[in-house]
Amino acid sequence: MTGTTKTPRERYRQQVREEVKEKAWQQIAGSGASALSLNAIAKQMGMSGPALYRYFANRDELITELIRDAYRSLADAFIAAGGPGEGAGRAGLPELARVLRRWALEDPHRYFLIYGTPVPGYHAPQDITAISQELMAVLLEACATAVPPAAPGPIPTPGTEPDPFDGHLADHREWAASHPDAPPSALRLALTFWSRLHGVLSLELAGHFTGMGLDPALLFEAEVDRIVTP
Amino acid sequence: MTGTTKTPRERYRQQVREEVKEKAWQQIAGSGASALSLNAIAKQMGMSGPALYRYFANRDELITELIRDAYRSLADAFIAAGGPGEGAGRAGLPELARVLRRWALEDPHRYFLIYGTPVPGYHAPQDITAISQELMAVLLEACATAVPPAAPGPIPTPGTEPDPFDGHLADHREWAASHPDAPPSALRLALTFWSRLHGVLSLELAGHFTGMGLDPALLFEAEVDRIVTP
DNA sequence: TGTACATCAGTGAACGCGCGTTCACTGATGTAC
DNA sequence: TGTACATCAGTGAACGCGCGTTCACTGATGTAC
Repeated sequence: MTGTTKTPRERYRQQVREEVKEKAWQQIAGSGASALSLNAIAKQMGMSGPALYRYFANRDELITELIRDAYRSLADAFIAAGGPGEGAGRAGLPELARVLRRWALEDPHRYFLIYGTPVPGYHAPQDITAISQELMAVLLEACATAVPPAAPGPIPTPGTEPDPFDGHLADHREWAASHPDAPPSALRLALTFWSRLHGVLSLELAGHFTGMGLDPALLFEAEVDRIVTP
Repeated sequence: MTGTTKTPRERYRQQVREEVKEKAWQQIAGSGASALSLNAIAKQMGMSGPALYRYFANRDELITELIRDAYRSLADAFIAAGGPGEGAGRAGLPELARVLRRWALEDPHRYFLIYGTPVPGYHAPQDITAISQELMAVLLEACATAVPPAAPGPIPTPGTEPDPFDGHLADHREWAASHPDAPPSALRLALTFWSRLHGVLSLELAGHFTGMGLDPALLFEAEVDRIVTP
């Protein structure tokens, strides 16, 4: 009676749930998340519409599950590359950046489901927020090792004028709860990594660069360079 | 018989078209672009559904018109601030940045209609591309004056190693047709401005920062600072 | 091993809804003589 | 200024569609003795 033991029925349930989600992703890839239809998925699986209600309470629960899986998948990719782990050890920021881009290109609509235009009225349940914090923890770890540790005491490093934004960061670091001792410069590096890569990635995925004749891969690499060596 | 003379009927037509678009924006602001419904708009105007077909061929034409208007509105804001003009003269990059943010905050869904998750299968007609080039021209003008003019000849400025990405930019500058003589560094500055500000803005508009307890305005200003003084 | 019962997957019919779009038609507004 | 005609705005009915979701029911699968 271990926790992982599954009755055949439970296994089957899980299988069908997976298949539903799989078809859902295919549908999203084709026509975006707003066009996701339970009936269409059922038809594609050779079942009748109402059958899906054995597996998902309603459409919203399915979408929430997809969002959760997307976050989970990205977090796992980050952890595999830069998490506290065996194997190749912790990855640096450039490698994390490439992991992010590879993950995004793998399924652009999945990326947009998380970071794109917000669905009106939708609020992510708390366990999803927790996953995104796992993700942030890996990023913060890489940032903390990429940045010189904070000088103890209020004496600023000579030659660098204190940035006003660092003060704001020092006061609002709840989002970085995984690294309570990271210096503001590390927090800032994480935000820079996130917002800049999101900027160049989402423009790429939306096709804005290819419409201009530019190579998105080069643009991305150039931006990564300027994040790690400012 | 001047071109601007309008018969009363033409004037009326235009008025109704404007009102339809107005209600359409309200609807988009409430539930996103994918929920836009001709019937709902008609009802809101006190008309019956089919009446709208006197003013728009179909739903797609209305959406295209909204996208065009959004681009036009942003381009006008840019031109008013930094275009070739009278008045206060040409604005610098920080001011353009604030114009962009103000415009985006005015109606986040309008911003996302242009720069958000792409609508599957939709391709912008050519006149819209033209408007976005107007917009880029203003940005490029500000970048060209913010950057030292190109050194004539292939001799690189000593002390700065040539960036591989600048070569790519020198080869692909069709998108910057308005400024055929701008140095690659200016082109690059424009791309940086665009992608970085889009990154921080779209995360703000999607609510990712407030969920973290950060002040988006400060984040934006910090990023603007690092664009103009690298 | 066999029987009796409970659990659960899936079906088909149905409800109510709103959508985009067409069509034939009425009534008002403008135009030409 | 008045009449005859053309133009155009808006209506109401209708078509076909797909959606999410409920409900009562059948049949298969598992469980307990």
